[in-house]
Amino acid sequence: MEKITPTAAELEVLNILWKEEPLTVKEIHELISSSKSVGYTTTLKIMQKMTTKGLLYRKANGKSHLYYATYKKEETRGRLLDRFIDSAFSGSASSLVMQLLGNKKTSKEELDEIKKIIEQMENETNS
Amino acid sequence: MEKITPTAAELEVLNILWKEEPLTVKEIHELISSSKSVGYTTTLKIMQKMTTKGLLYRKANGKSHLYYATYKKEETRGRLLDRFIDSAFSGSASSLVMQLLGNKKTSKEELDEIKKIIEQMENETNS
DNA sequence: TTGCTATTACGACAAAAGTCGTATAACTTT
DNA sequence: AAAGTTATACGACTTTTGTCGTAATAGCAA
Repeated sequence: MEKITPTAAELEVLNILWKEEPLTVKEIHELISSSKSVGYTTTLKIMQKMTTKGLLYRKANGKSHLYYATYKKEETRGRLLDRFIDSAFSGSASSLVMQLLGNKKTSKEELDEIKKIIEQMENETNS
Repeated sequence: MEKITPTAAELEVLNILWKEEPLTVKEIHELISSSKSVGYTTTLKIMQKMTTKGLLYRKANGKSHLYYATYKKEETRGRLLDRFIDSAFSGSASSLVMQLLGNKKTSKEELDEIKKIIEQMENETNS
């Protein structure tokens, strides 16, 4: 049985791969290290562990490997979100949304975007 | 400078305290161990560490202590949520909401509740 | 084919988180 | 005040995460 609950460092890799796939360790490391100081072998090791756990898989490509995410973005994020709501919001999704909407850190653009999504959902449901 | 990013086990304690405060270690342990098998000294140790970190404070009460949460629920949850959106959703709050609304695990009641919140916010803003 | 360089493999280490056993200390109860 | 009970204090140990150094290897170049 799989757990599919990646850690913060693992999510950094996954978020990159979910945008563009496949990539080599080198490419991913370059993206990560552009915003953060970390050694190449650290990124490599994390990706190797992820492969062992089944979070990634890879194909040989010359002297290096091309990496792919095993699980889809939505599936992984869904699981993560469930877990987060349980532990940080005592299981209440609406509390999370309330917190989000009242959060000064969330930009006006994001809030408008969120409202739009809700409206769309309602229209779809009511049609 | 404080970090205020409690771990999963620490959040279990905080979520209890945010509902009813103050409580003793014994009371909290009884609540936690009703849904999970864990030793008393484990709960005690976690709460002691939390006190050292500044997440909790306590007052002597006979032979035991009464514990209080240092930070408000909203403040802590806000910080946690920011961090979570960054790591799990590449910083996109709207992606999180979309995931939440599309998530089969979220109950219809929760979804209705969420829509209600959004409507209220809109009414307040437009009045 | 011999060597150079880019990648990977492996092992080690530190810090954080969670777990618990045992010892000490502090109230109660008699 | 002594004994017993109950809470706290402390330290040890395990697992997980993140970090990196060094060794080995595999492909390319000369």
